[in-house]
Amino acid sequence: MDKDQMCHRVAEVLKVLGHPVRLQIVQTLLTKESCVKNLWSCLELSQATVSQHLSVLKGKGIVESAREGVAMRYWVSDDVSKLLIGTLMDHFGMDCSDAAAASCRESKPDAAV
Amino acid sequence: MDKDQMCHRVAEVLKVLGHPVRLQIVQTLLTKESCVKNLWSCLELSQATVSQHLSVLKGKGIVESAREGVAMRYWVSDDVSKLLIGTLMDHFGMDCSDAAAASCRESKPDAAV
DNA sequence: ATATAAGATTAAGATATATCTATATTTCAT
DNA sequence: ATGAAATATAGATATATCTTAATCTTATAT
Repeated sequence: MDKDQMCHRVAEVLKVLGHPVRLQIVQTLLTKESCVKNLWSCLELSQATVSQHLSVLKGKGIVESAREGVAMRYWVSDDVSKLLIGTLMDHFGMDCSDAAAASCRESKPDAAV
Repeated sequence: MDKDQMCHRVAEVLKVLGHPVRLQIVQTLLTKESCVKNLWSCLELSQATVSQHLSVLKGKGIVESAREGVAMRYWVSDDVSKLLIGTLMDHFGMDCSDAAAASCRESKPDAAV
């Protein structure tokens, strides 16, 4: 991968993370792998919206997914994203997701997840 | 600044940096403060394009500028951007700008290559 | 085996943003 | 005044985003 490709890839990742909903989704997933239902109910968004954003994230290789019964489990698979968000969390104590994560963390694992 | 605002601000910065041209501009400016002419001639872009991207960056508080005789000097003023790009450069040795910077680094401000 | 429900994805359409090209307009030094 | 540098504006095109509705997948109850 040459410099120009690298630059475009980095810009791509930054752009994808540069949306409040996707940022929250990725941050939440970094804290804890999660199914779609958990995400949209925790973040108070529509199912379609979350699914579409997940589709964008998956299309860019930021997240991966696997079926878990009726649900779909998602996790962050991209190292650049982990690095960037980790850096932000370290430096600012930023956590866009923790309120949501807290309210969902104890939701039934077998129903969801 | 509450959590939601923080999340939106971080997303905003990520989004603004999430464009190849702006990423190159900011990275170049981190290496060396520069005038507009230097930027567009080094990065091989049109003057209007660079000016518009600088305008976006300035509007979001990523860069600041000051007149330097006939030229306008720009520099990076946002700590989040410095942190993010610094992190990327540290971790990947990424430097989208160095070829351009090398060819411009010694150019006289008034000659501006 | 079929029907139903829950979770997830996809598609379509409306609205809003971004981006680039080309063309003014402004600012400053001489 | 003139020229060089910088900024601003306008129109065209392309992307993004959200809402609504339809579709698909799997598990479960009958």
